[in-house]
Amino acid sequence: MSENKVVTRFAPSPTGFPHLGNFRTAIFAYLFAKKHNGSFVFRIEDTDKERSKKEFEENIIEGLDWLGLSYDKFYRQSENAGRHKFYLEKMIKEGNAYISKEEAKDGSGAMKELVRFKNPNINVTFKDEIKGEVTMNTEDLGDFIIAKNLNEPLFHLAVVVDDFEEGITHVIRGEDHVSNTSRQILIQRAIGATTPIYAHLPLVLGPDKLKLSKRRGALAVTEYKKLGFLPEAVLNGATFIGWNPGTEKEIFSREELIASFDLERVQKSPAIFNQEKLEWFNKEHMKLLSSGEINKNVLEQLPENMRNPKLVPIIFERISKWSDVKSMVAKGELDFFFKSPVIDKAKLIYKKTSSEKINQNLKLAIKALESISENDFNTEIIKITLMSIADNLESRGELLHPVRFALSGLDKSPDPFIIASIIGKNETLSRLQKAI
RNA sequence: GGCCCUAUCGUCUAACGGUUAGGACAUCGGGUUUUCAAUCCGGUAAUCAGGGUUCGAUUCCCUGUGGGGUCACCA
Repeated sequence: MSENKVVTRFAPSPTGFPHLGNFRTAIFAYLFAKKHNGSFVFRIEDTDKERSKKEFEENIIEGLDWLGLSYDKFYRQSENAGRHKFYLEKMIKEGNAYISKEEAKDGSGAMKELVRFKNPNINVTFKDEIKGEVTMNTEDLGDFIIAKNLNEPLFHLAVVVDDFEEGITHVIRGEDHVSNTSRQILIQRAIGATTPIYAHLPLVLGPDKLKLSKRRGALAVTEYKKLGFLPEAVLNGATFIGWNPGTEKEIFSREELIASFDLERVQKSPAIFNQEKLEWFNKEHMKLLSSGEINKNVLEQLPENMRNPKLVPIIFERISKWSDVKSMVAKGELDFFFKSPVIDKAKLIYKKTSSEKINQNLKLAIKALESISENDFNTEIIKITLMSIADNLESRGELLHPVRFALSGLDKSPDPFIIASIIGKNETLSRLQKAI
């Protein structure tokens, strides 16, 4: 039982802020491990001392935490220098690798010792869970370099040794690694390691159809956190890039994702990332939240003096992520709830209705509204009251439009009933009066 | 350019030889109490091309073309 246990890993190098494409790889590896009751290993590949930075490592961890991709084991590759050296020496001793004295590539002209792999120049075939059987000739690889010296292993060696020592059963990684696989299998054979099952995921492309990259505007995953996306929505949305459950259901919880995920339904060709669809996923997940959570989140985004719970439903149906609340505030779309708007007289007119008629309707509205008691001044009653007048008019807009505009001063706004109920009877009457 | 992978609406995709080629996002139109939003209903929109195999190809094979990846003392 335990010997069949699935072990997957996510092995990023801390040389940048990973984007959604990078994290989707982690998500698939995580989902697959959880689905099979296996374990998920998180390994920081920091053998490149120059480019590895602590801040990047922290960012990766933050992203993993945020998405809830809990790992069973964490370590840094640099901490395994001992085992890397062990296998390096073993390979040299057995003739599978050798130390080569060559001129340093940095242009200094100095001579330097490197460790090169003794390439047997053969065809390597491996079965990929997604791509099927892949065969590559290793001849043109030459005797590739596997370490700068005995204490500084390079990628191919370090990956093979660590995957082997950690008992990784499934290497789930980006398609950009397929061409590395033949080298790594060669090393595996040389050190006597088993070859894991490979699953090379098609890449996530940007709108420019090129591999997603920060340079071309891809957001770091932690930016989605800052923008107020829901982690479960991003998890859901990212999983649907290049994978589908084969049914028409699209909104999945983490548990449902784990239960449904499989490698067989992973797409073979690259997918272009669609931000709009991700926002849709987010909105759908937001709708699943309790009203308490919605209240809390919306209110949090509002400046303290604007934190009126009555505003929440109005705001909520207009946003697809929490930070949209701040945009609404910044654009002044909520200002009329707090201060009397400046009215553009001409815009009070509804279609071709005369200004006299508008004036008269406004007066009618005031009169009707005045009759509602302070206590009954709620959306429902205001609506019934106003509608009973509007229904007797040639068109309802003759009344509803000027009232709404008088209250908001905006071309686009929520309906007049709800605005009136929120700003209260006095303020409503005063704004209508002012408009007249 | 060599090598590897790949090809269904604008985008993400369903179909595992027989469907009016389905869904979602986006878009367009309409309803829903005036505008916006939300919601409901409806529309436009795809099998890269050419050869095979087959009674029948989106589906299998070949070629072409397109797209992606990769060719470091990075990972």
